[in-house]
Amino acid sequence: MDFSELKSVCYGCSIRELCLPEGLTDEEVLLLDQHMLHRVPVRKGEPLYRTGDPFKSLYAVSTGFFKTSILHEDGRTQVTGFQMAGEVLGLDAISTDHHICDAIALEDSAVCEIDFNQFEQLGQLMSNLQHRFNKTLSREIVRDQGIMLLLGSMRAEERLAAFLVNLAKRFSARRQSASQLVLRMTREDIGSYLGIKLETVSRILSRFHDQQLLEVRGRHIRILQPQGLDRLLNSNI
Amino acid sequence: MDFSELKSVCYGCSIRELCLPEGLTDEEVLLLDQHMLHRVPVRKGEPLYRTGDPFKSLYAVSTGFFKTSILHEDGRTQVTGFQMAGEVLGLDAISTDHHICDAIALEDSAVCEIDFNQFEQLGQLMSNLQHRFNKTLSREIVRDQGIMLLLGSMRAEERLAAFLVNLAKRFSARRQSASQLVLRMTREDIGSYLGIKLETVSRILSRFHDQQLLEVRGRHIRILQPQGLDRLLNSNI
DNA sequence: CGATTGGTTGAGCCCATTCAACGAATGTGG
DNA sequence: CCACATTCGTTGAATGGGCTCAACCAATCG
Repeated sequence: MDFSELKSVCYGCSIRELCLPEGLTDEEVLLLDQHMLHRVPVRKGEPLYRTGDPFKSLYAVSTGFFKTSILHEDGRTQVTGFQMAGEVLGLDAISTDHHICDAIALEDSAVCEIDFNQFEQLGQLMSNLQHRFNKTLSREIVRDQGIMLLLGSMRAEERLAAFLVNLAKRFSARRQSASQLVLRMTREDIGSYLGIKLETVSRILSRFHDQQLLEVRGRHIRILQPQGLDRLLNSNI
Repeated sequence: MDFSELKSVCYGCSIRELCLPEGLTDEEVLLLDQHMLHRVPVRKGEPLYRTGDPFKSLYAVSTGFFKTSILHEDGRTQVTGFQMAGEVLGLDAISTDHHICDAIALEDSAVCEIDFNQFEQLGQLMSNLQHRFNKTLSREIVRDQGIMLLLGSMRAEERLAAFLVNLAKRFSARRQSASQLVLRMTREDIGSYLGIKLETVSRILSRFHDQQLLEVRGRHIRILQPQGLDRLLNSNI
């Protein structure tokens, strides 16, 4: 087979196994490539989409970092997630054909756009793709339920520990340091995500610093005692 | 076409439009019926499945009422949802092939069991079924995000108002009274779901009663001022 | 340069929790 | 049938974790 004529966005992508093509054979990935992927840059601070925008495409984060946030009628707003390379944006819009959250780039980023109609058609041809996509959607449900557990039953200190441990794990899966984190979001974003106020985030980071669990310098965080954070999470009654 | 020989579980089901067959043509529903549905009774208090059970099937609630709850390693537990007729149980297990929550019947109930492998195969034959199922999964994501908003940014009073309004709406969609609710779950279940303590649930119900928003007699609740509850939700800063 | 945004820290307050007592309803076994 | 245990719900009093309000500093930007 001569690949020289073919597009190959996913095929040689370093995070292929963390993204939509996960679990597909080489042939299947090439088919996916042929049908629909192209890359779109998004500048820091710019929206990839906004609440109410018509839904056409899913977006896999290629490089960079995003946040998604929903706004309630009454003006209330809440960050629902932070997405890094390989993670998929827009899954919530499938149900309504309109985006129900804002997706904002927290640094200069790029996404792979996937026309959802074409994607569904390809799923009809490629049962494995459809199977994997069902799992992707289900995984998002599991993720959300984890956050529900966090918001419903953890104290502020535990929430922040869980947040940091989760970030570290995801960086680590992308072969970045699990101990040297550079936060791309503000304290307010973190607080909104965790259901606490930004002052509380700041105070608790300082407390972790005092306890020598962390070294905090603005958005640069070094985790000094990973086990200390784990203990905070699992030592609950 | 002679239907007399055919199974028809979904075809004549009164809540068909609230369940998996939503949006399918009559022919498609019959095909769905032929391939895989059978009903299973579940007694009050009994589990439909438990955390860790291998995932084989999805379950659509036919009659009755369920709760799902996850248990964290450290013993923490949280109710993640209440399911009534037409709603689908087990979507979260698709990602891991094991159930990650307990599903307990809160009254004598019956579910329609759907072998997921067969269902996926049928989705390959019937693009509309697959399309609708993608929407079902996405809708579950949206639902979870709504709960995240509730848990992350509402006060206890607002959470309870939102809970009651949501229940009323779902009963109403099933042609039951939107003002006379019979709660099938305990105060503790409600509290766990809403991220507050059972005493707080009880106190706030009493307060609503005093304010003549509700009439509360144990698990029998009559909503006297629906707009009063709505106002509580939307009058936020 | 002033203006703006992001972050830290303090003081006081309030909402929800904790701990506790009690009543009602339900179920069980003698 | 009753005595007893258990589960469920209500209410009170005291406590505390996180919020509000506020001041201040550092970095960035036009």
